Amino acid sequence: MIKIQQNTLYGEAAARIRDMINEGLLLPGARIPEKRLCEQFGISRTPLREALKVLASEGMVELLPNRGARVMRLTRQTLEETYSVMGALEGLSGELACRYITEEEVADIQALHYQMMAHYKRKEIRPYFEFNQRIHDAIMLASRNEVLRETHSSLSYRIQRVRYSTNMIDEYWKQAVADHEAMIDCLLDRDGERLGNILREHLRHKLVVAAASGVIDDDRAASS
Amino acid sequence: MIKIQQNTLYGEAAARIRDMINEGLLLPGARIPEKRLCEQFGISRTPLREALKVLASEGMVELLPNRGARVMRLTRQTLEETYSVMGALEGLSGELACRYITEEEVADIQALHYQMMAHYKRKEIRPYFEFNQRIHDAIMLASRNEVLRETHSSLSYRIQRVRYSTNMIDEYWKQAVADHEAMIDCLLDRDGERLGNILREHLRHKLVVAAASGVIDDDRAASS
DNA sequence: AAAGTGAATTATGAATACAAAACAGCAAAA
DNA sequence: TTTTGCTGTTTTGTATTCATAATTCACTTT
Repeated sequence: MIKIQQNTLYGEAAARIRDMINEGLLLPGARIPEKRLCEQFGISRTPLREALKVLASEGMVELLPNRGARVMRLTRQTLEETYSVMGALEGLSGELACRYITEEEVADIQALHYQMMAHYKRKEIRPYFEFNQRIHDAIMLASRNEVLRETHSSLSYRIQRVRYSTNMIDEYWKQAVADHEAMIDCLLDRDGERLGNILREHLRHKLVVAAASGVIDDDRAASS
Repeated sequence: MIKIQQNTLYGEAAARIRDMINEGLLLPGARIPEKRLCEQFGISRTPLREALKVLASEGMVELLPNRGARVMRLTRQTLEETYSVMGALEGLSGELACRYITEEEVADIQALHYQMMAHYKRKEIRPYFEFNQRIHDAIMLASRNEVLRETHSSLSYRIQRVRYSTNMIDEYWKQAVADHEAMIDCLLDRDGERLGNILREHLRHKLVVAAASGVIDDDRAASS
């Protein structure tokens, strides 16, 4: 939620730790080694501790008084809950976008859609996801609701570490593409109610392809 | 979003500053006087600065590098946007609550509703709002989605400073009460779709009675 | 009178020091 | 062998100090 202060040491430190978490260099449940990170970043403990407060507020780490900070575990249940909330937020973004979007914006989203479809046909999953994300970002921007965008972004950031199976299930992918085609139609028709419904359901399928990496099943969480 | 660490100085300081903001002792747009607050709280600058990082992440203050912190202004537009997002979240909570709620929980909400109605009949607005809030909290709890509850709570906290006209418009109040009666019916019927729709629209009316105190009209924001 | 410049003062960000809590290892007692 | 207590070390939270940036004030120039 906080704008990242990239010209402050604590802001830079927070960004680096965030990256380390998302790249798996700091594992879920692992203690944050303050001293080592200070040496690694070449800074004193003060901005590093401030960075940890920021990261705690983002839900990336949890602070345990007198015991330091740990990387927040992401359970499959939390992921489900997060997708559910994000679905509601994206549903709202779709309704609002149909109310405020301009012709230029619709055309831009269409272009992004065609680019995404090209990658779909070529089975290029990474660029597919990138264009997919850009479409969703554009819809969110067209909603003209900054609080909505920030709230959604905050949740999205928290699950960024989730990896998706690169051996995607064709069924999922086909459903996702069908959703996107319907989304374009709704934008063209300015059918906010229908777009809202599609977006509310759209994320449900994503859980199927969330790979075990980065996510802890509830069974495993209980046993440790 | 961060769990308040009440047994740490920074946590205590954050809570105090938050209260001061919500009580109008620190005004929107006002500079946070670090030195004075340290003297007032009897602590050093370190935990106070850490507290400010926490508050920035909550959206209560904004941090300006080398210029200190300011209390975040709350514009009417931001309030509208926040209500819109909260409406979507409460809509989801209603849908989920109808899926998971127990008979005991429904009965408890009914009891809260009767207590709220008693205060409505007596025109006692403050206790009315308190029971109103407890009903919404209970529905949110029945949703069994912790991410949803925390996200909603985080937004709710940010607008806590908003004061509502004590000279409430009868029309608004009557509509709110009608909504609540319909909500109880939906819970009894486990009609999640209808409850979700009611809750999505429910907050829209609240904007009408938001008093000028604590909120800056966009015209005023532009002139300063 | 208004604008510009330089010095002094204040505020801010970060580094360092200090005190307390937690942890790890070892020895003694049960 | 297991448990408890003690000691030393490490980590954590906070206070203090230092360096830098921003602001204010006073004086000079236009």
